[in-house]
Amino acid sequence: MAVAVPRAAKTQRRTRIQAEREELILGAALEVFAAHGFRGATIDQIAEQAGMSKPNLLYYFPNKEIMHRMLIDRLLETWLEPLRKLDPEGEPLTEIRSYIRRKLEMARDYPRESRLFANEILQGAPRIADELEDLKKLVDEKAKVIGRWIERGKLARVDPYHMIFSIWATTQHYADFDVQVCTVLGPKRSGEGRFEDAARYLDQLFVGGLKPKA
Amino acid sequence: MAVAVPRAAKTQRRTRIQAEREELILGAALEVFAAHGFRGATIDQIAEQAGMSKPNLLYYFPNKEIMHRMLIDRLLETWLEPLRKLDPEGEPLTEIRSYIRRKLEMARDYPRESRLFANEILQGAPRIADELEDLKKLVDEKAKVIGRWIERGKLARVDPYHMIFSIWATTQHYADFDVQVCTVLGPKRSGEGRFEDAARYLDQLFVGGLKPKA
DNA sequence: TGAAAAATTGACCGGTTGGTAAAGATTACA
DNA sequence: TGTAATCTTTACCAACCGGTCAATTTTTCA
Repeated sequence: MAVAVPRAAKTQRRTRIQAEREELILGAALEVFAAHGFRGATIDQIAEQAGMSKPNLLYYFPNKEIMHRMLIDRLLETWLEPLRKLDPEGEPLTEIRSYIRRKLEMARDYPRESRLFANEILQGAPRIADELEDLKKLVDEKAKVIGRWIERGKLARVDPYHMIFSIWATTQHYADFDVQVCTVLGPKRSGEGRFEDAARYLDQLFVGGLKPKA
Repeated sequence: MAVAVPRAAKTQRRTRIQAEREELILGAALEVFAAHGFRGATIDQIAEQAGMSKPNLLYYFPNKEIMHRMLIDRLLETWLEPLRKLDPEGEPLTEIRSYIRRKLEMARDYPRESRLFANEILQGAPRIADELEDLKKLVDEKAKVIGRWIERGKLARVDPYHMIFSIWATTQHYADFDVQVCTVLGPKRSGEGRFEDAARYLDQLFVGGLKPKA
C-alpha cells in the first residue's frame, strides 16, 4: 500500500527532488565506500554523510549493492575516457604523454573514484567481472594501436599491455596510496605541488623509456 | 580459573603446539585480511580457514586487531628489505634494476602480503601511522643515496622520491591488481610467464628512463 | 599412571548491521 | 483548496559479529 515503487517508475517524472537526492546519496556513498570498502561501509554511515535517515536513503536505493554498482558503472564510464581518446592517428609519444597527464589529473581530481575501484579490484572484483571483460576489449584494441606505432618505429619495442599497466599503476598510485605518498614526502612537499612533481617525473620516465632506439 | 594466560606466559615453554597453531592462524588471517580487508574479515572466517573454532582461535590471539598488527609488523620487516639492500657503493643503474627485480619477485611470491598492505593504505592507514613514519626515514635515507648518484652523473636528473613511488607502484600492481591484470591479459598470457614479461618491460622502461643523458 | 596444565568447544551475550513496516509530513497539481 | 502521490521518520526485526564463559578433552610430565 505504501509501496508504489517510487524509484524506477515508468515515467521519469518528479525528477526534481528525486534526482537531487539520488545525487546527494551517491556522493555520500562514494565518500564512504572509497574510505572503507564495500563491506566496511555501512548504510548508516552513508545516510549520515548524506544528512538523512537510513530508511529515507533506502527509499531511493533499495540496498547497498545497487548504490555500489551504480557508482562503479558511472566510474568506469569516465575513468576509461582518457584511454578511449588515445588517437591512432596522433603522434605516438605525444598521445602517450597526454594519456599519462590526463590519468594523473584524474588521480588528483577524483581520488575517491580511484580508491573505490582499487578497493574492488583488490578484493578480487567480485561485483564487476563483466565490466572487466569490457575493459579487456578496450585494452586489446588500444594495444593493437600501440603495436602498430612500434612497428612503424615510433616507439621502443615494449609490450603494449605492460606499458598500459605501468601507466595505470604509476598514476593511480597518487590517489590510492595518497596517505603513504604524503607521509613519505613529508609536510613540506605534500601540497598540491606533488602532482606537478609527479607529472614532471613520469614524463621523464616514460619519454626516456618509450622513445625508440635511434 | 580456566584462565592462566596461556599466551605471553613468562617462560616461553610449550612452544611446540603453541608456535604451530599461531603460525597456522596467522597464515589463515593473512589469507582473509588480504581478501576482505580488516573490517571485511571476520574472526569466524579466519577460524574456519585455520580449521578451528572461534573460541579456540581467540585462545591464541585475544582479538582481531592483534592478529592484524602482528601481520603488518612482520610484513613491513620483509617488505622493506629490498630497499634497505640498495647499496650506495654499487653501480647505480644495476642497483635500481635489481631492486625492481626483487620487488617484482615479492609481488609474485607474496601477493597476499602486498594486498594486506594495500588494503590498509587505501583506507587511510588508520592502524599503521607509526610504521609509515619509519618508512619515511628509510626513504629519506635512500633518496639521498639516489641524489648522490645523480650528482655524480650516474642517473638521469629525476626526483628520487617519485622514482621510488614509481617502482613501488609498477611492481606491486602485479599483486594488488592481479585480477585486472589477468583479465586484461586473457587466459593465454595469464600464466606465471606474466611476471617475466613484466620484468622485461620494467627493465626497458626504467633503464631507458633513468639512464643519464649522454 | 595420575593429576595439573594446556587446548578445545558449545552455548551464550551485547552491540551492530542490512533491511522492513507502517504511519505521519510534505509536495504536486487538478 | 483538497487530495493523491511522494517523501520522511520512528519503531522494529533477524542475522551477524566480536568476544566471553564454563565445561570438556587432550597433552605434559613427575
